This record gives sequence, C-alpha cells and structure tokens, in this order.
Amino acid sequence: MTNRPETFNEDFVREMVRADLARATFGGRIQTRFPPEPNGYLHIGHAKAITLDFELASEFGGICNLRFDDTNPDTEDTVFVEGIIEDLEWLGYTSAGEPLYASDYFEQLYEWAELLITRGLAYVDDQDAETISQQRGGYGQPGVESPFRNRTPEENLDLFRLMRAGECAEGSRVLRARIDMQHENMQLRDPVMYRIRHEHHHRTGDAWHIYPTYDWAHGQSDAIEGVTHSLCTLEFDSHRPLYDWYLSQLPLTMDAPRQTEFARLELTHTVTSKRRLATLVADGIVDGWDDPRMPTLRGLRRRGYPAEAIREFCTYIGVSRTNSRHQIELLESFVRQHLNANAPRKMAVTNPIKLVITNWPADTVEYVEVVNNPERESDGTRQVPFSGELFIEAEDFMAEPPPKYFRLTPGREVRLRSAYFVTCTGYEHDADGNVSTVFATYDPETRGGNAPDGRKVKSTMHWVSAAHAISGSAAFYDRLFSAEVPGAETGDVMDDVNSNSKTLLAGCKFEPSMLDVAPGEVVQFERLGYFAHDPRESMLFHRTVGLRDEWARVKDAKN
RNA sequence: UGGGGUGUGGUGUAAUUGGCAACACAGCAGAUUCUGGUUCUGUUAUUCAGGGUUCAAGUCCUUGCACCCCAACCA
Repeated sequence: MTNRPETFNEDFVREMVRADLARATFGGRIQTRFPPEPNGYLHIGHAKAITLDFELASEFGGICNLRFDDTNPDTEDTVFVEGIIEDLEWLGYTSAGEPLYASDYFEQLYEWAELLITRGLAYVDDQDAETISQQRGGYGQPGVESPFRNRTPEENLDLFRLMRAGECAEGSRVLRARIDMQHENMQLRDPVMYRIRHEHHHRTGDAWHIYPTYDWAHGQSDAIEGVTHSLCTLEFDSHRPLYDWYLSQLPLTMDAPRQTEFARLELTHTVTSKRRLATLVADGIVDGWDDPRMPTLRGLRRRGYPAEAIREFCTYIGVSRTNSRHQIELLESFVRQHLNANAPRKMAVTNPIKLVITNWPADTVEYVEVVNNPERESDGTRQVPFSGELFIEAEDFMAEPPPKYFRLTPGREVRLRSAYFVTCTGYEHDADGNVSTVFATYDPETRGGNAPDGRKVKSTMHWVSAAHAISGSAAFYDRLFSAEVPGAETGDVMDDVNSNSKTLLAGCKFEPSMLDVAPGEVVQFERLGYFAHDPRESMLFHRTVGLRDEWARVKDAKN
C-alpha cells in the first residue's frame, strides 16, 4: 500500500459490533458465517461478503464458518461445494471449522417445526402456489386467510408427518407459519416454511421429502451454530422481522443472532448474478466459468488477478447501506499496484516485425543483462540473447510518424532495452503495404543501453532475438459488457455484451526465459501490461490488465 | 397502492456525531525515468430540493423529490 492511506474503516457494522462487545451482548462473543448456496461459483460480489464476514470476526477475536445454505435440492450440486471451498481458499480464507451445511440441521428444524405446530403457530395448507400467492394480497391490500388456517394442531401434525413420510405429491401442500395475513410487511403474511420435493439432495440423498425454505432455515442455522452477527445483503432487509419472529418462538439457550444488511458489490461493465453468469456460459459467449473475462473468482484467478489485490479492494471500498456501483478501474488499480510491485518483467513481442541490424557482425550472439524488476532490486537480473536479427512490435515503427510519436522512424535513434542504441536506416513492406522488415545500424559504444557521450533518445523499446524466440500466444481482453451498467439503456443485459471482448494473438515471440514462467504465474510484458500464464496451456498468456498508456491517450485525443 | 431502505465531486468512501467538507480512483498540467510503466508535484470538481432551529447544519426538525427492495413452494 504505497499510495493509499492507512484507513481503519469504522463502518456501521464495526461500530455496531464494538457497541455489542462493550455491552457484552452475546456474552461478549462475535461469530459470523459465509453462507453461499452451492448452485454456482463464487464471484467478485461474494468476495466483498467473504472479506467482511471473515475479517470482521478476526478483527474482534471471533470466528467465521463457511456454511452451505443447501435447502433446495433442485439446483444444488457437490461440484459447486467443492468449487466454492477451492475459491474461498484461493482468496485466502478458510472456514473456522469443517465446512457446515444447513442440511445437517434438517432434523432439528423439523422438530422445531412440530413445536410451532403444537403451539398453533404453523399449519399445513393444501392450496397450490398460485392460490397462496393471490391470497397474500398486494402492496396496500390486506391478504386473505387460507381456509386451512384453523386446522387443529393434531390434524396439522398428522398431515405434516405425512408430508415428511413422502405420502404427499409435490406442490400439494406446504407448511406455513401462522403470523398475520394483514401485516403491512408481506414477509409476515404466513410465509411458507416447508415445501414438498421428491428430489435427490446432494447430501441427504432421499431421506427427506420436505425441504425448509430460506427464511425458516437461515436464522435457525445461525442460532444452532452460535452465530452472533448474521450479515447479508440489502434485499433481505424486509425479511429481518421474520428472521426475528422465528427465533423468538424457539427455546434457544443463547442470545438469538442478529441480522444486519449491507449493500452488495456492483461493478461497472460487469454483472454479478448467478443466473446471468450461467447464461454467458450456456450460450457460449464465454468459454466457461473460469473464462478470464468472467467476474467469477476462478475467472479472475485465471486472468491473473492476485487474491491479495481483490481482498485489499474489498477492504478499501468498505461497507455501507447505499446501493452503488464501483468503477472497475478502481479494482484494476489495486491489481496494477500489486503486480507492479511483484511481477517479474519479461520481453515479449505480440505483433512482430523484423528488425535487421545491418552492421552487426554476422553469426554473433551477445547476452545482455536485464533487470528483472526495477521495483525490487533483490529480484536481480537475467541474461537475454541479442543478435543481428530481432523482432520488434509493429506499433513501434512508423514510416510516417504523427507528431509526438517517439518510437522508431526513418533516421531516428532509439534504445533497445538494456542492449544498444539503434538508428533506423530503412524499411521494406509487403504487397499490402504493411511494413515487414526494418533496417537499422547499432552503435557498439552504447552496449548496455547508455551512450558514453551522454546523448539521449526519446524512447526505449522491447525486442526479442529472432533465432532465440519462443513462440506463443497472448489473449487481450476488453470489457465483457460495453455499457457501464449492462442493460440500463438497452433494457436487456445481454444486448450490451461486447462481441469483441477477446483478441487472441498467435505468433507472439517471447524471450527464452519465458520458458521458466510457471503455470498460473503473472509477469509483466514490458510496455504491454501484465500477463498470466494459462494454468493448462503452455505459452498461452492472458492479459490481466494493461499498463497506463499515455501514448494511447495522446493518439486517441487526436481521433 | 402499503411497508422498508438510501441520497455527499465524474465514481466510490469519509467527516472528531452541530464546528474550516477530506481520501482514493478517474481527469488535467508539470518534473523524474533505460518501460509513453513506476515515483513525485500541482490542479479541476461535492453535501437531492425547499423551508425551519442555531453564532454555526452534510449532520437536528419539517415538507417534498428521486432511486432501490418486498406480493417464489428461490436464496
């Protein structure tokens, strides 16, 4: 953290926890949990929740568990359980104990449900979903009580046991809490506690035919685990009275947990909705959940985003109750900051043209010493082969340069990084008019990259010796969604998908030491940006993020 | 239509809880530089609107306005 202040975010959540601790609420304890549903992979939005849940607990000497909210057998799967555990660890967090599962509490939940029935606080409703929904009423309109609302506890118990035994068809009945059909908060109009599903559950198998809803499972799971502060996103705000109501009816031995809501993380040019992300994968718009353009944790990882940068970003943006959308540039600035300090520098030519040094002694190869990371002297130097035939970036030569173009042009002298000064003497182009070869002479006195007479050059360029070059490819990425807020203008998120979000350049030329770059490692291609080595395909690199590019701005300003 | 939540530069987050509106990102200008990178310096720009209380209001009161969430047997 060089250019960022040492902030101690005293947000409203921390303020609350501090006050609770001071008053010794919850016996002076703090315990949180991160409760994903295993029906998809984690994304950048989850990273905010994870950082909050885990950091908050550790800051105040408590613990945080990973708990799978696996109450819906329809969509959940063990592949997601494993994926989530893996992504969480990559981010830098592990569950305080073994990962927990709401499904482990099904029996306790069931017993408590029977208790509510016994006390006349829950009933079995034989109506279908549509009828129940209609009877719920509307905003400003009171609901209508179900004709089954006044069944006796005995009858309810019998029916509920029948439901559990698998004697009832899916959708034929539900268990509902008996609260208040007139309540101004729709959540309290006799919410559904159990639905019938004859579905295989990823953990409990076929043991159950009824499954608890989110509201009935969540707070109770928190209570069972001893959670004190249950953090969730803003849309659950109106569920809080229900969360509290359920807990208040149960014979708990500890203080009931408390739910607190905060604003979810939204980013410009991206979507964070499992459904949308699944569509991108299903429609083949991206190559999978770990496509480097995806905002999933596995996508960002493959793209080369350091976990630490993501964590710092999440900490930095803090937590509030204001719906907002952060500019993705802020996240990228954390990524750059981290990579600038840590990524080894390499020379790679992604759009090669030949540079022939006409006065270079034939068949001679020299090795020049190149700094590995100017930001960290201790990373040392490496030897890179230099010869009379090199590759340089096509963009680094122009026969007819515009103003402020500092790179190679006829008659101009520039520096080849850590090697020699060269002066352009001519060039050749192919039938289409594209420059294919540039000719230059070098000054033997400038070896190492400095002129003994002290003369200066306007630019320094990267290069790769043709005879020693390693071939590979580089994928450049643009925003997956061209609109800042996908769907805001077009009405449909998918209409803002950027069809040119990926540019794959095969035929790149890398310096020999690139062979030492480990799978998954991120390096800086000098002057081009940071690139992550694909974990599976050798010599395929994904551009994590570009360098700040002043020339691009100058160029664009004129267009 | 009822209930709940939220409004601070372009973006996001702060403000000792009534006392000079700050920090970062982005932008602009310059310096340094063997990466048009990094670093450094300077700079532009903010309290949703009206009314009220007060010596003093982003903060308190009041009236509006805008946006978000809630009528799944999803979470």
